[in-house]
Order: sequence, then C-alpha cells, then structure tokens
Amino acid sequence: MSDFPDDMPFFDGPAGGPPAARPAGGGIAARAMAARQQPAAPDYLRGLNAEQSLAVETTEGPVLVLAGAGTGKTRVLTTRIAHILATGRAFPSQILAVTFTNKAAREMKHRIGMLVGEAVEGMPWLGTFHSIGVRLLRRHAELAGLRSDFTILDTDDVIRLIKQLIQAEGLDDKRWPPRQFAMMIDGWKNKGLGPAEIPEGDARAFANGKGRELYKAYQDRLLTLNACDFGDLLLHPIRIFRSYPDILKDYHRRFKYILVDEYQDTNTAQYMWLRLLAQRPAGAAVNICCVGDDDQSIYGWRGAEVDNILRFEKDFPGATVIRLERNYRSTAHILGAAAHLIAHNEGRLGKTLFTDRSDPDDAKVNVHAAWDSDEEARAIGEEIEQLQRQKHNLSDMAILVRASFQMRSFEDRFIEIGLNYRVIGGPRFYERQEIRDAMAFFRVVAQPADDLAFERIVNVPKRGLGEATIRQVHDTARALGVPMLEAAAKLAESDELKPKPRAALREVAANFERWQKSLETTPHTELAETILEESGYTDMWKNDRSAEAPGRLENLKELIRSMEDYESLRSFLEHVALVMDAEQNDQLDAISIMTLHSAKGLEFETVFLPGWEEGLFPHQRALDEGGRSGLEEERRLAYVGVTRAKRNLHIWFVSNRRIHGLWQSTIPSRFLDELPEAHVEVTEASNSYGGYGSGNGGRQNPYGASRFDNVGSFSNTYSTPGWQRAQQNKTEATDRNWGTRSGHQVERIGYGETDSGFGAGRTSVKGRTIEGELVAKSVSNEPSRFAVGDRVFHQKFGNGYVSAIDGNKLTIDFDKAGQKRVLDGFVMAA
DNA sequence: CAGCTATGTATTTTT
DNA sequence: TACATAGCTG
Repeated sequence: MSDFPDDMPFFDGPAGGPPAARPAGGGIAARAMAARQQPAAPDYLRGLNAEQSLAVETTEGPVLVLAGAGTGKTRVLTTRIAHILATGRAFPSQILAVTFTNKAAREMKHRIGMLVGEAVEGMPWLGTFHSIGVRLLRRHAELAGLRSDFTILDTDDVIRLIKQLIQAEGLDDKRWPPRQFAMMIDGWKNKGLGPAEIPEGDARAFANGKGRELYKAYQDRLLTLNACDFGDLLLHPIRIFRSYPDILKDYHRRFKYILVDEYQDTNTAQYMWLRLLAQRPAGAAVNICCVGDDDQSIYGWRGAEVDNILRFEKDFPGATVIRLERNYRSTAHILGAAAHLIAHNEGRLGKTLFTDRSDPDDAKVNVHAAWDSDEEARAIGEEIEQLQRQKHNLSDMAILVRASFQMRSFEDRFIEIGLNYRVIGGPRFYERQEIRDAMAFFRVVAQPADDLAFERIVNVPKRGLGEATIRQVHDTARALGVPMLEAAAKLAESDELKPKPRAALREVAANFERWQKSLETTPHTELAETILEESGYTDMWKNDRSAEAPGRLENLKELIRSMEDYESLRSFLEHVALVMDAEQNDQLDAISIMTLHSAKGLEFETVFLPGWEEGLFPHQRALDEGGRSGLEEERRLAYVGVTRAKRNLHIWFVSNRRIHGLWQSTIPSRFLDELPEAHVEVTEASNSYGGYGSGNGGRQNPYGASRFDNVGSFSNTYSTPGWQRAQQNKTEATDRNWGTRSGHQVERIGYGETDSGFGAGRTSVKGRTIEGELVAKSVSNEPSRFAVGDRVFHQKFGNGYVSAIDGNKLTIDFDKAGQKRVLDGFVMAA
C-alpha cells in the first residue's frame, strides 16, 4: 500500500530537506520568499512572545507545549502549521493535525486559512481522532474485516444492539442493563482492549461471568452488520498498523509533522494510535508537537489519561518542553484566584500564569451568597441587566454550571424577565427523536443491511407491527443470513404471517425498494423529502396535537436544508455520524448558559459561576467514586471555570438547593476556601429581600432568615466558608441555632511549615495543609428525630405538621406553603 | 398492540 | 420533583 490516491502529488524529497516543488497556494510562496530574503521574521510570526515563537519555530524533534489557559495555545498551533507550510518543510497533506472536537478542527482550519490561504484545503489529515480514524479505516477496511462502506453506529444503536445480544444469551436485561455494558465496552475500547485482552475480573463482573463472550459476540455482530462503533474507529487502525508494518511505514513516510491539540485529554487508545504513527527508526527524530494543559484535564471520567502528558518527556526523549505562562485573557485578580485554587492539586507539571496588566480598576473576584437557587437566578439576572444598562453585550457574558439541572432556574427566570439566552450543549440536533427517525429511513435506503436503522423505523409511523412480528423478521434474517429488510420482503411474500402484519411488511419492503431505485436518479434532498412524505412520517407529526410537533416538523425541514451542503446521501450520513452537533447560527445578542465542561476553550468578559456548594461542586459523586483524584478533577473544573473570565467573575453559592425534588440545606464549596483573600471580595447579595433582620431567625421575612443575613461581617473578616462549615457541623449536631454563624477565624490553609508535622489526623502535603477533614455530611441515615403529627418549623415554608416520615425525608403539611417533602435536618421543632 | 400507571433513578460529553 | 422506562390492562 504505497499509493495515496486522493492526495496531491507526493514528493519524498531528500531527507530533512524541503521538497523540490512548492505546494499550491500563491500567498504562501510569496511569504516564504519574503521570509528568505529578509532577516526579519515573516508576518505570521509577528506579535508572538518568545516562548510562543520557540514553540512555532522548533519544528524538528518532539515538542511539548504546556499552554496555560489563555496563553495563545491555538495561535501557536496554527502558526506552527503555517510556518511549516510557508517554509516549505512539508506539503499540507504531510501534516497530521489532530483535535478532539469537530469545533476545534473547524476553528483550526479557519485560522490556518487566515494565515496561509488556500493551502488549508489541501490538509486532508487535519481533523478529530475519529474523523481521521474513519479516513484510515475506509482505505484499509478489508484488513479489519469490513467493507469500505461500513456504517458508524452511535450510542443509541449500540445500546439497542447490546440489548438484543443480552436477550439472545437468555439473560435478564434488567439485571444486566445494556446501557451499563455499553459503557463497559466503551471503557475497554478507551484502553485499547479487545475481547481477548480485557481483565478477567472485568469479564466476570457482567452477565454471570459472560462479559467476555458478550463483548466478543458484540464485535462479531458489528462485523456482520458491516458496522463500527466510535471506539472501533481508533482500534481497527491500531490493529492494522500493528499487523501490517508496511502500511504503517507508508504513513510514517507521509506524516512529516504530527500535531496534537488538548493532549491532556487523550485516552490510552488515542495514545497508542499516536505512538504507532510517531514511531521512527532508532536515532531519527519524530516531529511531534503536543499541546495541552494538565491543569485543564477534566475528562478523566471518560477515559482521558493525564498521565500521557505528564509522561511526554519519557516517551519522547530529548523533547523540548515549552511553557506558555503569559496570559492574555484575564485580569491579575482572576489569575491570582485561579492560581491559588489550582495550587491545591498535587501531581501537576506546574505552571503559574502571569500577566503584565495591572489596572487598579480591575474588579476582584466576587463571591456572593443567596438563599436558594431561585434567588441566585434572580440576583444574577439583575446583575446582568445592570451590565446591560452599562452597554455590555449579552454575548460577552456566560453562566457556567456544574450540572445541567442548574440551568433550569436561569432559563425560567430569563424567560420571565425577557432576557435573551442561549443554551450551549444540551440535547443536540442530531440526537432529537424526529431527526434520528428520519436518519434511520435514509440509512436503510443507503445501506440496506443496516438492521438497527431498519428496526428503528419498521413500525414508524405505527403500522401494527408489534414485537412478535419484528422478532419473526429478525429470526428469519438470522436464519437466512440476510439483512432484515430482505427477510421482511421474503416474509411478506410467504404465508407465515397474519394478513395485517403481512400487508404492512409488504408495504415497507416495497417502499424501500422504490426509494433505493431512485437513489441513483433523484437528487438526494428531493429523495429525502419523498421518503418522509411517502412513509407517512411527516403526516404523523402533522397529526400530532402535542406542543412539540410543530418544532419537530421544523427540524425535519432544517434537516433537508442541511443536506443540500452535501453531494450525496452517503456523504451526508457520514457527516452526521461523526459530527453530532449542528452549527449555532444566530447572531442574536444573548447570554450563554452552559456546563463547565463545554466551556473549556471559551472566554467571556463576564462569567457567572453559580452553585459552588459541597455536593454539587465538587460533585458528591465525583468525591464518592473518584476519591482524591476525583476531587482534583473537580478542582481543575473550577480552575477552567475561573479562567474563562476576562474581566469580571462572579461566584455564587446558595444555602438551600432542591436536589431530586427535596430541599437540602447546603454548605459552601471548599473551593471557596481555596480562593485567595487578596483577590476576592465577598459581596452582599444585592437583592430586594435584603435587610431581613439578623441573628434572630428573621421570621418577619417571608423567605425566612438566611445565615448570610449579616453577610457584612462575613465580608469584613473573610472568615472562610470552610470554617463556617466546621462551625455549622458542630452546632447542628447539638442545637438548631440558625442565627449568626460568622466567626473571625484565620484561614487554615496556609503555605509554609506552620502546619506540618503535627498530628496524624492532618493531611500534610509538601509543607502545606490541605483541609481534608471538613467534608460535608449532607444526608444522615439516622432515624428521624420527628414523629408524625409533630409541629415543626421550616426556614422557607414556615410552620406545619409532619404527615409522613420516610427515613430522613419528611412530608410536611405547611400552613401556608401546602404539602412539601423536605429533609429532616432542615426543620426544627416549633 | 397501545396507552396507561407504577417504578426507579437521577454528573460532567465527545465521537 | 421530573423524567424515562417497564409492566400491566383494555
């Protein structure tokens, strides 16, 4: 395999030297000439700082760029590619540039385009791990037992397939949830493990010890279906590279430069894939450049191995390591807060962001308290309106939450006050039911062997084909070794079925046959419309009286519209399989609401970080399941959040949050303790409910008293929330005093030697004491202190009678607020 | 077979 | 609480 059919002419130029001919793209040539003639740096290098220049110009040998938040990471990456191209070190097709997301790939393409013009078009190997994986696999599909027109299954397909397999094994799919097994497979594939390689323990943990057999059966089934899951897009190429050294060598020759973005997010399989491609004969240098930030590794839970970046110098001896620490994004206060926070993590490569900007007008990081999530949303809404009045654009602001349920209170509030907002992330276009249904129709037409798609829509719209009939089609297909569509056609001709399902099947089969015929003759957008019409799918939604139906029809139209950008049905299907997001179109001025995870890589003038409470952030589950490293990942997430802000950062926490439908009293996040006093200001909630007397429970206030009523003293002394938490834990155990809680304590997390070497109860790390003892205890398992019929008082709902008790959950009939379920610890005897 | 009520379970997300 | 899924009933 030495031909690269779809590429531009491939020159193998003298080792180390530039190719003899110039790549296409007039602008580059001119610039390169200019660069050669003048000693001065070419245009694209101008404005880079010393470290950035070094990262761009150290083209030979392994390079690790540790790029802190806001230090110009993307700029370095794109300029480096431009530099390689402009100096004629390689052709566009000889550069392998990998990103994680399609968005990042698009962005990179765009920015390289700005620098070098047309030449980006010739960069076939710039893309996500998966899109490049597909490209490789389509070329060598037969070596993996696939045809080159294999389909790519998404999570939904995978789960349905696994469910079938579990049932086929005669196992109970309730006891062994397909979803869970799909996750296990995903986990194994992230580690690069095939059925034969998984640990015995893992194999036994599922399906009565049949885990391995099930995984094997799953892989076999994929081959029969001529299909791949996402993991296979990496694993198959890895196997091919290992089994066919000649093929691998061809790629070695081809890829003169390898660049990897967000290296801290690579999982083991991606790492193996990269290692294979980066192999070089002994003594030969690898031109691999990995860019990343260990402090922004927030995807450990889905298999990312921070270790990959920590180990880089060992993996690539003689590597140049470049630290980008000059931050161009944020104020000194924000950077100070971020640095102090992240310093609590161990096992870092260690970077300290700095900036030259020192504007006395720069605001400190603001920490605010609110009574509950509604008040939090209301107050943030007011702050936003205030900024709006000062001519700030909504687009320059963002609310970054830990978990998506938090978005709701903001959406509710913003709808109420008429504030434009945009939710980023969320359920994506191609994951909507109507889109997936439509896609399933298209898939069966383009790919008649796609049984999963077939099963999804045989009975859509409802045709009276129930489970029994579908099972029969399935069994027939298995028996004959043909796709289900074909089996359906056969069954419809036989007399094995009752008239009704038989007629229905006959119609389905006839429909698909007809559509398949027009595939070659009809423009694909037109065909798509025809399919949706003739199948009765659009009518189904037209007749649907529910509120979502019109939107769904709108989405279907949008789907057809987006197909116009593609040449064929097939290329469109491929696009959708890999790119699950639809580009955000609107230019509307709106505030962004998104999770912290999806905020990575973005920046905003003003950032709001609500919900900094123990249990939510850090998330209880991360703590329970991830232990110390789970906590550290949460802290990195906090760091990512903080470093998104350019000028203003507002952090919020509430005293009460409704979680799973019941109110819980919450405790400020430990991360608040870890912010440096010097850069932080604790602000009194500027809400209309302020001034409700302090220290006495404030019953005259309809919302009850907040223990941050006298947030003033809290502000003055910055007695840490952590200390308050400690105090609270103590007081709550003995009495239920909801009055003043602020103290005048010194921050216990200090640097230096003061705390080390004392009792064993304290966790001492490198001369600094990390507070480890004050973990919140949010839910008690003890029997309730109350009995049915007790008269109780609740801070939010007032007085009432206990009507039922379920563990520590009380159902209370409140005099004014009606019946509510609340936690035991949240009420007191009246 | 389809609509209803009971039941269980509630991070983070990409491809 | 709220949503999704599952099993039951018409």
